[in-house]
Amino acid sequence: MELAAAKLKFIEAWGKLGSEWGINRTMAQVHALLLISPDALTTEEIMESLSISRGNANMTLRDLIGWGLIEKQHKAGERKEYFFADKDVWNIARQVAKERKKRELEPVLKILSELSTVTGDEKDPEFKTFKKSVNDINKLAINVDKTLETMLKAEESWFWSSVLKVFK
Amino acid sequence: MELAAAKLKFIEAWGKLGSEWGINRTMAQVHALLLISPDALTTEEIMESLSISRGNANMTLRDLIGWGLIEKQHKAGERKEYFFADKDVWNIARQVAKERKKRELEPVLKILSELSTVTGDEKDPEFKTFKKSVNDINKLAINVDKTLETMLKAEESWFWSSVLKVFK
DNA sequence: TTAAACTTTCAAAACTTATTGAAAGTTTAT
DNA sequence: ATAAACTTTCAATAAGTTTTGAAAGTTTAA
Repeated sequence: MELAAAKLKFIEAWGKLGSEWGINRTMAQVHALLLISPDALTTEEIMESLSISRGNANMTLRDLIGWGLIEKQHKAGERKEYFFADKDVWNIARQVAKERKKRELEPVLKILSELSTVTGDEKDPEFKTFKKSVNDINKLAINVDKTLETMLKAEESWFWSSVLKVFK
Repeated sequence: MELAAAKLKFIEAWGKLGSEWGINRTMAQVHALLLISPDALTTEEIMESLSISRGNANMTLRDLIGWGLIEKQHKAGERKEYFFADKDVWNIARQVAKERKKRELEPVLKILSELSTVTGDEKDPEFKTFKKSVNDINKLAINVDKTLETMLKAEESWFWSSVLKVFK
C-alpha cells in the first residue's frame, strides 16, 4: 500500500472508531492527522488536509488541547500557531482514560453511592432488586476506577506485564 | 431518598452514561428499567414507564436482545411477551465487552495490521512517523484485545483479584 | 496609529440519528 | 374462517449534533 493511501485509511479508521466511542469524528481525524505528521501543522494546513472549515478546525483544536492530546507550538519569527500531537501512544491512552474517568466515571460513582443509601422494606422485591443491582454496579465501577487509577500512574511496560500475567 | 425517586435517577444516569459511550440513550434506559425490575415486563409497561412509542420500544428491545442483555419470556396462558434482563453485572460487563470487541476492536485491528505492511523510504520522516504511530497503536490494541479475551473467559472474583494484585 | 495577519465566535444550515404512529403482519382462540 | 390480541415495519418527522463562513476580535510589525 502507498503511504498516501495508508494515511487516508488511518485517518478514516480513527475517525470512525472515535465516533463509535462518543468522540466527535472530526476531532478524532484531526488527532489522527497530527499523530502521523512528523511536523507541527497550522490551522490552515489542517483545514486543507481534511477539507474542513476554519471554525470547525479552530473548535476541534481547542477541544483536543482540552483533552491534553495536542499542544500549540510557536515558531520563532512567525505569527502562526502550529499544533502537534504527543506521539507516545501510552500517554495518549492515559490521557483519554484520565479525562473520561473524570468526566464520566466519577459522576456515575457519585450517583451510585447516593443511590446506595436508599432505605426501604427488605421484604419488598422492588426494593431488594434495586438495591442489589445498584450495589453490584457500584462494586464493579469501583474496581474499574481503581484499575484506571493504577494505569494512570503506571509505565506502559510495567502495566501490561502486570495485567497480562493473568495469563500465566 | 425514596425508592421511586432513586429508580428515576438510576434510569436517567444509566441513559446518560450510555449516550456518552456511544449507546443509544433509550436503549440504556430500557436496560436500566429491566435491571431494577424484579419481574419481567411487557412492551406496554416499558412504553408506559419511559413514555416512549411502541415502535421505539420494539426496536430497542430487539437491539438489547441482539446485545445479549435481555431475554424474552413467555408466561403460560398469556400471549404477551415479557422481557427481563440478566441481573448479573459481571455477565453484563462481559457481554458488552464481547460485542464491542467484535464490532469495533476487531475491525480496527484488521486495518492496523494492513497498515503495518506499508513500505517506504526509511529516511523519509513522513514514513517513519506514520509507521511508528501505527505500530505502537497496533501493539496497544493487541494488549487490550488480549486483556478483554481474558476477561471474557474469567470469573469476576478471579479477574479482579488478578488485576488488582497490581497494587500489592 | 494603522493595517495586515491571524484567531475566535456564533447564528444559521447541513447532516445524522432517534422517535413516532399508523398500517401491515402474525398468532391464537373460538 | 374470523376477529381479537399482539408484534413488527417503515416513511415521515423530530431532535440532536456538527459544520460552515462571515463578522468580530486580537496581536504584531512598521
